[in-house]
Amino acid sequence: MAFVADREAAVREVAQVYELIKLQQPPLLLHSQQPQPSTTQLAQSLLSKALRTLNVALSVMKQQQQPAAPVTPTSVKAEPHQFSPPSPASADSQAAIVPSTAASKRRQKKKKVSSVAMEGKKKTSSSWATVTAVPYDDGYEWRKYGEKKINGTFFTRSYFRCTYKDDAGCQATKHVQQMDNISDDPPMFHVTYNNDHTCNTSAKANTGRSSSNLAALLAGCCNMKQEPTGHAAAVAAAMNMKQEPPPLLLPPLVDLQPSACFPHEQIPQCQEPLFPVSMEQQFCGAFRDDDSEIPSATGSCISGETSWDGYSGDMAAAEDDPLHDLERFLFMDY
DNA sequence: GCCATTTGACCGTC
DNA sequence: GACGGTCAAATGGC
Repeated sequence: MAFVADREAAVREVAQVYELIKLQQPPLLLHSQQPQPSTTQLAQSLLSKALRTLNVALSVMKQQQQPAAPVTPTSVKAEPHQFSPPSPASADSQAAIVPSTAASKRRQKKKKVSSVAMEGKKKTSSSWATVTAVPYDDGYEWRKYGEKKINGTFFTRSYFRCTYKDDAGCQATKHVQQMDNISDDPPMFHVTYNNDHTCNTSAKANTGRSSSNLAALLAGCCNMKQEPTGHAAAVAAAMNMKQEPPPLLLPPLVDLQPSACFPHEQIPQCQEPLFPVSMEQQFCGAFRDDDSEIPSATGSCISGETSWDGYSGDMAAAEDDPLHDLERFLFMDY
């Protein structure tokens, strides 16, 4: 259809502009490390907004264009855990616990919860992965619950669960693994999400104690205790630059949109430029119970977005009125 | 004192 | 038995 052809052409055009702007941003940021005239700030601001806007535009267009196919060929290998809905813990298993010593009590409790946890793991519904330079601040609050050295990897893997697991029973978890190519600047992280958020708390992610969560996440995934890199240190410094949560929830743009992490007014000085930013963040496929891969319709790979249920409603809204969404995004103050 | 992180241990799967 | 994922006591920061 001509309509489809036009849309594809439009997508190509937008993508081209996106790449152009992306290429122009690094030198601008390099200059920004010196005292800058207001025009440079303005240019940065415009570039940042333009990138965001194009990003959103690409997402919307890709969603409407290719609802059933991965968008980019460079998909990260997904980790297709096969999950099913969790079952409630057995009541009599709890009653069977007869604690004797603290150690045995702990062991017995562990035994119980572990089996429940494994059961839940097997039965959960979705898993998807992404590669990003900034694995923190994806719009949700996470609490670290473990760290593990994984075979064949140089860095440890950090495990996080939704902060509201206890309060809201949210089963969402994720683990962050720094990729081994140490020479990369910025370092890249493989983030795997398991389960959808059911807590609907994304909007308050950037408030209060979440900063410590983010700091912990960063410390864990960057292994800052062992070898704080300049990039990691800079990002850590930026952790204190808390922003107000964006009024419009969109899929994580952090690896694509440095302004989401470092608003142009707040870009840390004396650090390597973060650009060009990675285009590698991919939607890697959520897996349903029937093994069918959920199409990337809810997330554009070309835009570097990862889609998840926490955002699906907003993206659906954007689908309904993409132009209106773009306007809101364009004229939004970051 | 509260809360999040750290860390060693445990569990299920392969 | 190795491995990945999770738990919870211990610890530290606020």
